[in-house]
This record gives sequence, C-alpha cells and structure tokens, in this order.
Amino acid sequence: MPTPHYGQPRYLAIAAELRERIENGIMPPGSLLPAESALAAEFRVARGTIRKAIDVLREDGYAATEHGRGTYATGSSYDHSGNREARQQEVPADARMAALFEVAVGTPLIERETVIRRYQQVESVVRAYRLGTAEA
Amino acid sequence: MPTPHYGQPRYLAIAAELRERIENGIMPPGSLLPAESALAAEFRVARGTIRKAIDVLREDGYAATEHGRGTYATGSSYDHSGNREARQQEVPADARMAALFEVAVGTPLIERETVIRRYQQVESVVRAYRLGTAEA
DNA sequence: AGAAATTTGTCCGTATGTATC
DNA sequence: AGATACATACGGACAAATTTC
Repeated sequence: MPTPHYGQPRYLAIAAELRERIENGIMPPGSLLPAESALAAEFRVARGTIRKAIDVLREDGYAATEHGRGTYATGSSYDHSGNREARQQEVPADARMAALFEVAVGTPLIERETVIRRYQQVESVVRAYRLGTAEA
Repeated sequence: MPTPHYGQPRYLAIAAELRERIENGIMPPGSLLPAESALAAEFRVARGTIRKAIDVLREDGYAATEHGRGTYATGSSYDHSGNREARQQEVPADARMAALFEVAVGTPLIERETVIRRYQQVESVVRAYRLGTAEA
C-alpha cells in the first residue's frame, strides 16, 4: 500500500481521536495511555506515526511522556527529555500578546518554556506562546 | 554502523551547530537554509535526523519552514525595514530567570523576541533569554 | 500553459540505544 | 537479569507545494 493522506494526515486524525478519548474520560487525566506499539497495532500504522500523534498531544498539553514508562493523559504537562526540559501552562494574553495574536486581552495562551542546558549550565530559556489548538 | 547516541543525540548537536551558524551570520536571518537533503549529505545523517534538528530550531524561533520552498533563518539581532519580525533588548533577570541561570536578580539578560507568522497570521511568539556574556 | 525539477511533508519497516518495571 | 516501553536513527517510497524551464 502506498502512502496516501487525503484530506488530513493520519497522525493528526489519530491525535484528534486520542484527544477525544482523554476529554471523554475514556483515558482520564493521570491514566497511562496504551503503549505506542499497542496504539500502532490498533490504528494499523507504523509506530512513528503514533509518535507524531503523541507529539501533537504533548504540544497541546494533553499528554506527558516519560522515557521507559509511558505516556500519561494530563491537563497541564511536564516534560523531561534529554538535555531539554519543557513545561507548559496556560497564561492570559497581556496587551502586547493580544495585539499580536489579534485577540482580546486575557484570552488564554499556551506558554511553553524550554530550558536548554549545555554542560550542566543553563544556556538559554525559550518561551513560546501560542493560541489554543486551531483548525478543524 | 549501529545507531549510538552517546552523550547528546545527533539531531540536538546538529541543531546547535545550525543555530550557531544563524547567530554568527553564516546563515543570516531571511536567508534560505540548504535543502534538507544537502544538510543530510553534509552531516552524513539521514534526512529524518535533519528534520528533527530543524524542528528544534523552529520551536526555538530560529527558523521557519514553508512547504515546497525551504527553511528560512529567522533569528535576528536587528530588524529589516518596516515590519520587524524580531527584536532584541536587554532585560533584568527576574527571580525565576536568576535562579535558572544562577545569577543575581537584576543581572542583564538578552531577550530576543521573534514573531512567527504563517500565511499572514501570527502563529507563535517566541522569546529567548540568554546571558549577555559572550560565548562560543 | 504545461512539464520537469526541487523541496518539504507524510508514512513505512527495521534496528538499536536507553530508561523503567 | 529479563521484559517492557520510549528515544534515536536509517533508508526508502510517495504526496504535495513551489520554482524553474
């Protein structure tokens, strides 16, 4: 079979499905998601595709992954991987952000803070702000 | 050859190298980076590894990618005429930043703000903080 | 306008490294 | 120590957007 992705890429569709399960309580916050290999089998895709879907969930704050352990459903995430640490939270848009994003002041934004370390020392801290998930 | 990643994963090392080229002006802001295939050849890695490195750059606001076109460097210490997409300024370290960088509160930090647009709309705003001291 | 070349995007299958159980 | 699970990396194939001819 080739690799068609008519309309929406598979990893986005799978991410949407998993997100729904989290919101519907099928996978309540705190619970462990099935292993990537299990999800790959269920959706009949390669494991890499499942990992991309989980990346999306993590970016949107719906899940947090820990090395050898698994991926948890969550509300606000904490992520620790390698030399980079990231944590994510919702913050209200201040005047400048509101102007840039063209939304009302106070609109919730997702702030992701990444701490980049280099030889035990903090090299830089990056804060990225985005609106909540957009698109259909 | 197996796939060892002693110490730092290759994609992070490559991301650091590319980031340095952007900051050092080898790949000035606005310029197009070499194609993924070219970078893969240069670093002697698979294309997927280059893509992961570029993902990191994009997350940190150093690059923006367009389908079919290429990846642009976006990091900047100046602004090009009219609509500036990136600006840089000195700000004093607040309590959290001081703790992370292990310096005194009020120590000057360099804040670089990049506005990432995607098809006319602001997609995200990235603020990167680093110490004002020079480093390699 | 149309075709070809270039470049990024998605997806597969496999192998191996590394952390946790 | 062994099993399980996530992380990194490879190489190949095809899709989709852009540029070039």
